[in-house]
Amino acid sequence: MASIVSTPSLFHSHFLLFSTKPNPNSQPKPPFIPSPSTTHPELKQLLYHKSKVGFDKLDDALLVFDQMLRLKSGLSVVDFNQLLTALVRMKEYSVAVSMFREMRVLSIPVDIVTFNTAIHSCCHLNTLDYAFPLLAGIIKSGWVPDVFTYNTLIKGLLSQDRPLEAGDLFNKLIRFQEIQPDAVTYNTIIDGLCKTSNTSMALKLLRKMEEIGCNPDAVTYTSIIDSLCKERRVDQALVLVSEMTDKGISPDVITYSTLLQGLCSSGRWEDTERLLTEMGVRRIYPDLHTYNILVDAYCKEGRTTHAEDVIEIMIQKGVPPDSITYNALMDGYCLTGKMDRALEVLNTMRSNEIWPNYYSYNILINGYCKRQELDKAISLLRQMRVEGIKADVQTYSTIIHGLFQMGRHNEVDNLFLEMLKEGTKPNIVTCRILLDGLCKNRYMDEAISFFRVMECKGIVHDIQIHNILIDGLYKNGKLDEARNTFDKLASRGLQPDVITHNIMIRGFCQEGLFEEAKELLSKMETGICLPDAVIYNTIIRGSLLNKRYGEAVVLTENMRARKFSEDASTTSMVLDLLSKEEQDPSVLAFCKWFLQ
DNA sequence: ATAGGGTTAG
Repeated sequence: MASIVSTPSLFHSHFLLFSTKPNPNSQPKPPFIPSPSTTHPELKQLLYHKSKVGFDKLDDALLVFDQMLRLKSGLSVVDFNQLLTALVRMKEYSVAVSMFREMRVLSIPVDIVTFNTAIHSCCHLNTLDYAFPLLAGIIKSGWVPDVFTYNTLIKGLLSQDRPLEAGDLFNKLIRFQEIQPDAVTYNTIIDGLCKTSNTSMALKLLRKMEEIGCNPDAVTYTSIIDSLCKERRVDQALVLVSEMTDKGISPDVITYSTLLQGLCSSGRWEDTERLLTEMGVRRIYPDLHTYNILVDAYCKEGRTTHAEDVIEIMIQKGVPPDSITYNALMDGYCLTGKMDRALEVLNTMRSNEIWPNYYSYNILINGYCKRQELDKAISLLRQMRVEGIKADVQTYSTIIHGLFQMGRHNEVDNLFLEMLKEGTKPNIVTCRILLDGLCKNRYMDEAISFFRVMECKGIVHDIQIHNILIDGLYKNGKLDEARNTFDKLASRGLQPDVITHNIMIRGFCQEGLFEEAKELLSKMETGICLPDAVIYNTIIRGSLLNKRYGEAVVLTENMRARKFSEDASTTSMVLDLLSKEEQDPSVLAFCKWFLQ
């Protein structure tokens, strides 16, 4: 009998097909049973509760939906909205969308909240294709899109990496006065600006909010504080914290966590301690996020013992660690070369019923690859398969990278094919690894044809991968093709970076085209892509290679004037010259001048 | 009953 209640009704079993969440191999909880005699008030109370916390199991939500369809007449649109909200809480977005569709088919009354919840769910799927038709659906049904609708859509566009369209929508709303944007609207746009490295524009919009009387809140400030921290402008972030406090906007646990992350990643450990004390005084208690930030920060510093201490405190304080906590810890042990300890963490996780995910395995695989223990990395990949955890692009990319570095390039082909067969698409990083591996192992023809294929698919529109190709072409003596690729960058809309320039300057010098190298350097000196120490060293070595000792002096002076200095390979080249050509007085003079 | 900010590698 128990099997009947724990099985979803046949009618709604198709929702399960759309469930985005993997079925965890955890112990089943006792099933929730809405008995046919459940009364309206009982059901309504249950829905109210579940809309706050979500159902324990998806099946329970489906059974409730069944029950609601039977009791339809006595239920209101609010009850159905609460069910959809519960699904959103459970991150079962595709189920929510399917259920919304079902409701429409069955002519169950909906309102603007139902539509907004459905749009919100669509925005969390990997496409917005259904979100905008729903906007049209609102109008067709005689409702008016409200500020929730637009805020949801703007956020959806931003999370699908479509910031321009998000900005357009925002501007349109203001221009045509469709709705009055509220603080949430501004906060969403401000966060979008921050995450596209437009922090100064975000700050301007914050001032605009104040100007028009749409008061910024803790969320507004936290977005900008986070952005400043990530740009390593922690002191400016701290200024904003005092500004918000002065205005009576209290920093909350998220603001503090954001700052904590900023302080930790710039190594300001004393300030971190002070901040944690301040949180205690203000009775703002660290949550799971906060602790995870701390654990991760300690691990990245190699202080795994401190990380273990934090985990101990978490457990004591009733904030149990999750997979992110343990993954961070495993990464810490990998970083410090303690692979055995890292594997132990995997077992600790299992015994605490926190199931390792692909991420956990990727950390271990990366650890083994770095230690050049490729066979262990590969056996973990097999273990993933046994446990039913799907490897992702990163899993494969890491191992392919490791194989190339170990000179095991003949195994790469099979692994790459295996990846494609599993339906895992290579990304730009995979392409960089493959192209670099082919070039470094002198498979230039394969490298070029691989590049062409990637070019056709439009996934190599990136300066870094061009750098790899140009470098490979030079190192394999294909000088004309290297220059050709460089010359074509602009027409492809790509901006050469310092690395491109370094490769080209080195190439020109090796070809004896010293004038061209110099021209490229002076272009850089007047442009936006300023030469760094590496560039100067490259061209100084190039000048020596071309026996242009006078120019070597000028270049060295230029470099030193910019507070850069010679590197080991330039110095050893000079020492080499000194020992070989001591009979030539101009060489001797240069070497002595350089080394003094 | 619906919208916005913080944590994970190659």
